Amino acid sequence: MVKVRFAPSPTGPFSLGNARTALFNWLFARHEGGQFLLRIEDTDKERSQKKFEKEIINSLIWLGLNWHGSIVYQSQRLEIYKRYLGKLLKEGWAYYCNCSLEMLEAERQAQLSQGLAPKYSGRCRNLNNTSGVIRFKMPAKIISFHDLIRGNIKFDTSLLGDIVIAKSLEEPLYNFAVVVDDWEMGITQVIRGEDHISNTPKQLILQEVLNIKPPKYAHLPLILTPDRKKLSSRFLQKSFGDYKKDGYLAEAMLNFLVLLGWHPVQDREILSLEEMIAEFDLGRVQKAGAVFNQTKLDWLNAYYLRHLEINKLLERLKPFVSSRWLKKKNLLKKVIEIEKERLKSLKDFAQLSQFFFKIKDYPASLLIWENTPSQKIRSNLETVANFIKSKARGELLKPEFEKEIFLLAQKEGRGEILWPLRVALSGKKSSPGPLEIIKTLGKTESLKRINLALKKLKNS
RNA sequence: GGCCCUAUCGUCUAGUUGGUCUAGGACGUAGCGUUCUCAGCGCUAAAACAUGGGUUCAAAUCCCAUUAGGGCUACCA
Repeated sequence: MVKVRFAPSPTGPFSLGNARTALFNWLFARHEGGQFLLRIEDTDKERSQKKFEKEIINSLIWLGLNWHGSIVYQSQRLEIYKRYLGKLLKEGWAYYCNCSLEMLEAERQAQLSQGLAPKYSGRCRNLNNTSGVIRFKMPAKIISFHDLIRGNIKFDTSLLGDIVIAKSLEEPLYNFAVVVDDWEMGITQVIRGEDHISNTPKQLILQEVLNIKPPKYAHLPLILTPDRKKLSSRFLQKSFGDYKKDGYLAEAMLNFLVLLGWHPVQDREILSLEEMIAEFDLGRVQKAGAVFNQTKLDWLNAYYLRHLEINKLLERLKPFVSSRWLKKKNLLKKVIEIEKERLKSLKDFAQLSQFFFKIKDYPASLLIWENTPSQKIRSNLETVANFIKSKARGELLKPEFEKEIFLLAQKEGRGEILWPLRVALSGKKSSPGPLEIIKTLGKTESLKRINLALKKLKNS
């Protein structure tokens, strides 16, 4: 039975990298018919915060990455760690150390300046202290493991020194707690970021003396910033939750994330969650770091926006538009239909569609197409206005009306008719086509806007 | 500094048992077309196997070195 876990620590904003690690774990579990567990690594009491924990949970829910069972909190498992710590102490694999931090720092600097790898000297190893931090008696040996993504990796543990595994019996540290938890929870595969490769030998050797069967390891490539540095929460000052606020769709985020370091067998870019589950394979995960590409994310988001069914899009748009628009539901739906292919994010919608609800002031000069004399623009606009006036409301929606307008445009010059018409209707230099706008606005409002344009031209 | 990981277009990548690769796709970029603009859509183009040695009839694919980039080097995770 495959059991994997996502084990973030609530000590900072939930990042894109965290989300990707969660996704890969979840995908692997689903593909294998196994379980995906969530463990909150909150052993660091000073840095752990409730709001970060909420961020983690909300993000996973938003993405639809549901976990099995209840959340495991390390802070609630202190008794378990204590038991293992006691065992290590009793068997002589661990000892208390009360070297001061200053002393340790001086030692480190001295080693560094001699060009040596800094490691604890082992001063307290045989002192039989009864208090202080708890260190692990690191045996010197070559340790190797098979990474599911990278193949065999070898380390020399004599370079490590006696690492601190707990600040006290009640305060376990990461490398130790992970080993205990993965074992106690029955984790079969540990899928995590590449930044943990160098922690793996420490965990492996702890498992060895504890007589624990190690899980399989898979280290994911890091997500990098455009200048190829580890993507930190500092990047763009963005936490994962901000993508939701900025109008990104969960399905777009998922699709973007899965392509960062993985690719399906056929070169497809658009993948539903079901397809990801069906095709996910750790063997196809990339080894090199992947640079975060904002434009590709935007393209994916636009793609999903464009292909969303109109009522669903309306639902998603709700938090991003004013309640006044929401009341004019029929108009709003027509507007969404027209503007959706122009959307890069849900956030764009309000800006893009504003003119449908209320036209903004614009300069008369905007109505002029290239070098056409303003006289000509005026008469063209008048012709169109009269033409519209002569039609019954329902006729404006028919294809014949559209045809006739274009016939007119053919005769008078397309730009000279269509450009001023469109500007008169939208007040913008770029917008959907004039016919689409007329159909949405209706006869009365369209004529009102054309008259306004006429007035502007007269006064200029 | 030490240890570890990595290396195909600007970016994500296909290429995984070496030949079918004059290296394919996508984003982006440029051009053209599509009812004025924008968007969308379609077509076209430019754009890469880091370098040097091997192994082999044959290497982007295997080996070694170099170079470059990244990660770790806490009483953080």
